[in-house]
Amino acid sequence: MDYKQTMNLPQTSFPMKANLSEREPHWLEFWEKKDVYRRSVELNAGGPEFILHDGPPYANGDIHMGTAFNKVLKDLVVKYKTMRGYRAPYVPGWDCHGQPIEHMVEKTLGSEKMASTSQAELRKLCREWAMRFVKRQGDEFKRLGVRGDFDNPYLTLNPSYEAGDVRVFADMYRKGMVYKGRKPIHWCWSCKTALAEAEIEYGDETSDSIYVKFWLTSKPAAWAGRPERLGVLIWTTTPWTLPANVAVTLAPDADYVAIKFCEGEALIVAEALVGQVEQLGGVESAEVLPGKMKGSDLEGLRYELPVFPDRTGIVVTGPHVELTAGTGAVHTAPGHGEEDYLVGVKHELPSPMPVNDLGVFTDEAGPFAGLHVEEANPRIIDWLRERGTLLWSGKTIHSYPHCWRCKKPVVFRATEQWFVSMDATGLRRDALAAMSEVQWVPGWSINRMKGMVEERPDWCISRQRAWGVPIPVFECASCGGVVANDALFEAVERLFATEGADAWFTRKPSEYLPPDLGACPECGGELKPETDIVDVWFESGVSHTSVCKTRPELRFPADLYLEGSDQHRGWFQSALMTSVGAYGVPPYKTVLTHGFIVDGEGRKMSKSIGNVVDPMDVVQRYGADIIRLWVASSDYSQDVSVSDEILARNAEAYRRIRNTFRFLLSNLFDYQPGDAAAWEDMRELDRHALVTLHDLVERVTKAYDDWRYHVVFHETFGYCVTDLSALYLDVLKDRLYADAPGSVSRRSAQTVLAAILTSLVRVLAPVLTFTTEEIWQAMPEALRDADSVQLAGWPRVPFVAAHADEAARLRERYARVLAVREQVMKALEDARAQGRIGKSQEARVIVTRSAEVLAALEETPDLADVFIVSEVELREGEASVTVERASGEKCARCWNYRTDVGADEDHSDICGRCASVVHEVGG
RNA sequence: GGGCCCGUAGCUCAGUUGGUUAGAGCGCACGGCUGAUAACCGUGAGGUCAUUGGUUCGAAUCCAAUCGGGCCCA
Repeated sequence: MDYKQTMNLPQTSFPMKANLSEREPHWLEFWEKKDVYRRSVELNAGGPEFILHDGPPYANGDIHMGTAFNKVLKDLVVKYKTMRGYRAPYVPGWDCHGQPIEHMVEKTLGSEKMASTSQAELRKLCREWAMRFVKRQGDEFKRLGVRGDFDNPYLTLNPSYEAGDVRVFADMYRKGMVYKGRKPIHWCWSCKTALAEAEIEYGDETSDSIYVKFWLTSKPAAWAGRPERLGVLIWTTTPWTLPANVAVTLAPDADYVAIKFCEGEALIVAEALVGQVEQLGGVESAEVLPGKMKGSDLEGLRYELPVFPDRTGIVVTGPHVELTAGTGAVHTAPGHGEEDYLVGVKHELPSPMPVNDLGVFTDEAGPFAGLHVEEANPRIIDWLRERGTLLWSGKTIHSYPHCWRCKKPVVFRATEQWFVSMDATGLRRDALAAMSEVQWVPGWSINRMKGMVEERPDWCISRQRAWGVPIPVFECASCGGVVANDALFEAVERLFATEGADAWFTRKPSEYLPPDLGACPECGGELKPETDIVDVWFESGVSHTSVCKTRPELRFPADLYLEGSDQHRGWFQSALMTSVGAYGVPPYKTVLTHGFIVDGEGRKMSKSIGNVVDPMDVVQRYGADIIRLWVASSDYSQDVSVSDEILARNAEAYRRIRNTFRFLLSNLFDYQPGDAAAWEDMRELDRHALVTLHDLVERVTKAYDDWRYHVVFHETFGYCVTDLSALYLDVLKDRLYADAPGSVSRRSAQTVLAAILTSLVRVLAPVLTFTTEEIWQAMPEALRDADSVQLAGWPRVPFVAAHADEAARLRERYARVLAVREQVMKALEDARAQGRIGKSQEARVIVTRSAEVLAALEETPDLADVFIVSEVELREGEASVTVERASGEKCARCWNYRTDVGADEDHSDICGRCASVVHEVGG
């Protein structure tokens, strides 16, 4: 007889092969149809809420591994919180304004067409461009399984969002944090426009190279008694910036000496550069005066300005001075360079700007007024030579910035800009204080944040671009004063809220300002709208207002901001500044940062190295769940590696998990909740398995709560492999397959399998979002208590909590039993190697142990089952395991060796247990 | 150059306040099973804990330097 027909072999339609890339889109449709996002929020309408506020990616280009990682991590958080009973809405957002999009549109148009395009038209094209990528990236995020309100995301170009920009700006302006100042930016005098970094092309340029003497007005200590006239020697390649000179910057820790090139004068240079300076044309060697001084000790000295000898400049120190070229003394014109500007801010230096929009010197340039900077260079050099302040001049070739459009060299030029002051109202102090109220994950994150906020200069929030939200203030056409007050801000906010910021560029102030506000309060002059737009970081920063405070399903402050570690300088900071500035409190309760995505060698991804991994490509090859598993398996507190091998490993782990689920499902094909066994009726191994499951769920829950997803992965994967596959499920096969279908012993096992299945599927649902849904839908209907696993809530493992004492005893005893099991396995392997047995059921094992261990073994029922052998004998003595051939004969049905094979008259080739089962099922 | 951070088996991760031969799973090798079968089970081999130098009776763990890597500045 073919006994196979009488056994309860596993049955399932759940396929072993996942075929994720084909099947996943089906589940996306399923969730769409079931309206799972909306229901996931409504489900917990009365519960506590958890607001993860999405940081908006830039709406340009496709997503990369970093954005994919970030969005999946967020999805893990939101789905976990939902399953734990939190109302956890997720509103994805996009950063839609800014120079890169504007630049792309300009490039697409070409410079000719660009010139004839109005600002309103350009903005329309930018909007279309941004919307295209919002759609594209949104589809990509959804494909990764990210759940959220993708039909109604927040966009920084939405009118309601733009109104929020005004609200926060007005708040900060009113408090006195916003001021107008000057800052150098890249300027193209040919195109008469400011240029962003991305609009700069670097290329070789031949420039003048000159060494100039700045005569000191007093002698520093080391050379106080010397008869020579003392000067500081500087080197520059931009003579035209000398009219704007106000200071000389030295390296604070470097040694400076005075060298004598000719009688009666000595020049101070860094000691380390004496050799280089000496090699200047015509100078073989020079006498170095005795004595030297640190840069910091020279601070405060004054010198005659080279172009305005009747005025003086000051010697300061700065961190940017390098001792690799030049003289170690840097000519400093705060209006003409970023570093010069920062030094200027630090030392409160004036910032003269004698160059106008066309690159022509103004009257401020004294003797050079009216000259273009390019023609001024030789004139300035001659001028210096005539006055004996030029030591040397020549030419040099170096990399220099050029305008991407007209290819002409650009200048660095200070222009009027809007700033948020870090200190005028104590914003820096308040932000630092607010920071300590926030939970930073990982903990060191606050150090980085603090360091940056402590050091950062005032925040320049204006940009001379077209695609953005205007700085919402006016200028008087006649007196030139800034006109801004609450009534005007309100009117502008209303305008933006109803028509969007575009109206600023298409409408006249008289059309939207109340009649009594339409003129300058000082002189009655006409109001002109400010043409600068606001820094995009300001825009995205105020999402706490434009989104969290505005959308009814969200709230301020958010519970969590979760972004890559680059956002310490970006969004985390701009959000903090605007929130503390406007409201005095941080916009987030917790900030979680993750590292960057690098390749298998820990190197950053770049096209030129060719190590870029594209998430959509991985989705095609492996499936989104593999990406999600990779995200969950990685420790994001450091940089995260991806490579073919890593993805392949994750795909293998996935298969393992999937097969475990398949086994669980296939052995529950005939199980209904009504079949559940009571704790008292369960086999002890089954009770122990429930304890193990209970402990796993506890550990995993803690890991989720601690934001440690890689622990979730390792715990669950280890559980599938070690606790289930290698032990419990393997042991269970005999009972599941061979015992009577409705027997208590089999139902006991199935009760536990059902608990494992329904718990494990929930615990993994945030991670393997597609696969767990597939499992959920493949489960016996009666085990499903929700339409979607996403709505199923968190697992509750039955019985264990109510039997805590027994659970503790089982943990302890089984730890011993399983240690012995390991020894038994080794002994079986030896016997196998000697050819004495094949499968373990062919064996009978004799376990010898000390009395203490023996007691634990004797107390444990079904030991032979646990060891998967046909017979176990226990003896007291020195620890050993002996393997013999099992006695009796092989049962043709269950393949165990039994002495009662043949006892049944009808079935002479099977054991007693099997015979009774066969009779029962009518075989 | 500066700030923050990282460097444990081929891969992903554990290694509690420094304390016995540094762990797990995967992968790999070998074997078993053929009633989870393009599955499943078992055994085994893999590590100068980046390097060097200190502190200590004792360091993967503490300190310093070096090398390599990342982010952000300059």
